[in-house]
Amino acid sequence: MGRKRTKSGKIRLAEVAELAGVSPITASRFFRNPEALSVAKRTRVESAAKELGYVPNLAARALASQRTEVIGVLIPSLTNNVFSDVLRGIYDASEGSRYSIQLSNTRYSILQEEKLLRLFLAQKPAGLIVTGIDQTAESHAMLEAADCPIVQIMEIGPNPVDMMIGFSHYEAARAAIAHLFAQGHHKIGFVGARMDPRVQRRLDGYVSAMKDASLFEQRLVVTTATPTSVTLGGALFTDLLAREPDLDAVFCANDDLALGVLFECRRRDIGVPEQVAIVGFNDLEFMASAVPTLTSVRTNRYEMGKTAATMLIEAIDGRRPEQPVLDLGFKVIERQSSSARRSDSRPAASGAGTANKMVALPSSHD
Amino acid sequence: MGRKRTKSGKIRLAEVAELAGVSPITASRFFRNPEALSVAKRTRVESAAKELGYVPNLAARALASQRTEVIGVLIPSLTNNVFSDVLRGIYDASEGSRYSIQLSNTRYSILQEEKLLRLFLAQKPAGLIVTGIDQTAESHAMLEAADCPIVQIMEIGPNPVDMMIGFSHYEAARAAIAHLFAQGHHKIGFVGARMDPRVQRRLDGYVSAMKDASLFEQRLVVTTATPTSVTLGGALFTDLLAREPDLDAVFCANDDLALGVLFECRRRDIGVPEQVAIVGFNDLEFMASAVPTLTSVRTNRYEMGKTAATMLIEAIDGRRPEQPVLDLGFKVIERQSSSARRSDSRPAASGAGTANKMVALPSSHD
DNA sequence: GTCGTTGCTGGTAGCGCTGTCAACGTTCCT
DNA sequence: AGGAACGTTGACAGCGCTACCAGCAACGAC
Repeated sequence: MGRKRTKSGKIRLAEVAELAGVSPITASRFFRNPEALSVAKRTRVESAAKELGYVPNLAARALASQRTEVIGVLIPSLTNNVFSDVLRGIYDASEGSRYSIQLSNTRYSILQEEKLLRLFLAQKPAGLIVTGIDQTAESHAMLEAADCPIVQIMEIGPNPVDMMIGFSHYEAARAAIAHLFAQGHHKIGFVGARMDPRVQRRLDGYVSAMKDASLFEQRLVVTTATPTSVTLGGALFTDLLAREPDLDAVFCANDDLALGVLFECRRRDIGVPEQVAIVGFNDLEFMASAVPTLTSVRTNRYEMGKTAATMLIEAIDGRRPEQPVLDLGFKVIERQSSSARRSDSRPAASGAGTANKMVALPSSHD
Repeated sequence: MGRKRTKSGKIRLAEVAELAGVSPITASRFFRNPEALSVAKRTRVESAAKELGYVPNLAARALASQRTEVIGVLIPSLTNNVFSDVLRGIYDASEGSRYSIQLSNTRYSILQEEKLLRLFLAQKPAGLIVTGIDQTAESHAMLEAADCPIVQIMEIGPNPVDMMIGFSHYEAARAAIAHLFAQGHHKIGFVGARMDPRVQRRLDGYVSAMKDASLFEQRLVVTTATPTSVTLGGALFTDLLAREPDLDAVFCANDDLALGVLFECRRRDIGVPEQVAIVGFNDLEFMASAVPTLTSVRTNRYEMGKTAATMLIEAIDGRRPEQPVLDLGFKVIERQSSSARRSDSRPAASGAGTANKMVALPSSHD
């Protein structure tokens, strides 16, 4: 008996092959490895496909070939603009390739990540991009066992599963603190939110730099598990100020917090950088246009995503990079918010040098 | 002859069925419509599947059933945080359902959108979410002909292809201007970037409100096709001020621009709201914590994404909403940046009422 | 002239699942 | 009691494509 189901007039590979006067398998080869065909058949298949408007059925291809053309991407957050930059890079790199992106959100949970990983792996992805290096042991084992290329992004560390691209958050934080030291700051607070592994490593960098200078004090550190926001930056800074009114400078684990700190300073009439210097992290666009402009640690997020996807696709196609671990580095962008202190003594709120300031204060003196 | 290919010990539906002592088709039904099975077989299949760790092969399912479980999403930008909120809603709603999200970026090009649409439709998606109502005629025809539910998001308008969820950008802009009128502002500028259809409709709303009050002047409008940014907000405001130094207030087509305008005012020592009021659009998180806090038009972006995906999934499963077009509305959130003018005359930089201000000014008098 | 070797092509047989339809047992109605 | 109606189950035949292997012609080496 013939076909039973309605076929909605869909063009199949068989139709293309028939029009081109070749066997279906030859037509199939045209789409996967054109060089294997003689020039004559190649052009015949090509024009037949175009004439019929043939579009391959990906499901059938995946079923027959036992592999998909999907790149799985696991990121912890869609809200955080840091990840939207990375994602943009990934999508840009995948465009034009035959691979499509399958995105999932771990919500900063490595258990959720493990679950999603299992799900992804079951569909035999062509490649995988995962965030960070803090997978569960189970996840790590699955990644090691996976028979597809894998890129870990956002940071670098020991024991890459396969490829790795990022930078050292620890060193970036140390560089930020070194910059503040160079500008004459000593009592430097740390403000951090969410405290995911990368923020934690920034904190570690801060702590080590402060300890190296024998300036570390636990009360200079204010953190919370709450997701980051500008408002939260103000709140954490308020906490920090209550613990340590003599604060010199604040290193913020990200730029949203830094902006919040800046606004809070403005609200309290605290001069930036005269009384408190501010340094952020990531160098989002607004940092350069704030008043005063805000110092930050620039990270190459778009490039990271783009390079990760490019490396991955190359590796899928059999061209593994000679350098499987890539350090994209960072750069401290020095701006007004952390420029050198005017004097070497502490210009407290009641200090000299800011006569206007004195006059402006009365609103809070009752 | 037997199977030739290596099977890598994969668990198939047949294995589950065998262990459960039922036919493969019964096992298949368990995963798609458990209610159709007797309780006894249901539990047998369920435990067999769990015991073997069965994971369905989506490619085979798609091939056999002639449809996929993919929801296609077309958005114009990944950078814009407005869309990341919408996306978060979409992903949240899809989580737990059996549908997965396939995202593509049109880069604000309706030609690119048409191309992607063709690509998506060829894979027979379970449903589609597209941005806006300004598709090409060709795209519109394809959407009309598509045999899957479709949701248009971000705005509402006439002739929905299928379902639609959003709000009126035109009315939202009118409401913002009405608010500024109520606060005593008259010379209200408009600052807009990118000028995609939605921003254009905000501009239309502004123009109509201004014309209604006989206050419209072409030179009050400054726009650019450049993508939006905080820095750009400052630059556009600078242009606006050059054209119209007597400016009362600025309505910004989005919050990034508004923040840029605020910083520019600070840079120029222009009092906000004493000299210039600022109103933004979208009510991003930072608006509430800026100094002064910034008035904005709140839009329900996360909810929009979540509701769109939920409606779509319901429709795919055959439960079409009674209301195919949903207006999520907006709300003008009044904050300090647009609070009522002190007097009815123009309090210029040299005006009264801000003694501190006078004193604080000398830093720029040399 | 025979035998590999290479380059291109085609036949066969599935990939793992589900649509269709038939068959069965049970219940409820007349 | 007979039969319709319903709920549940299974056999069969593909979905559209590709892996595998065989076949064939053309060519050079011995």
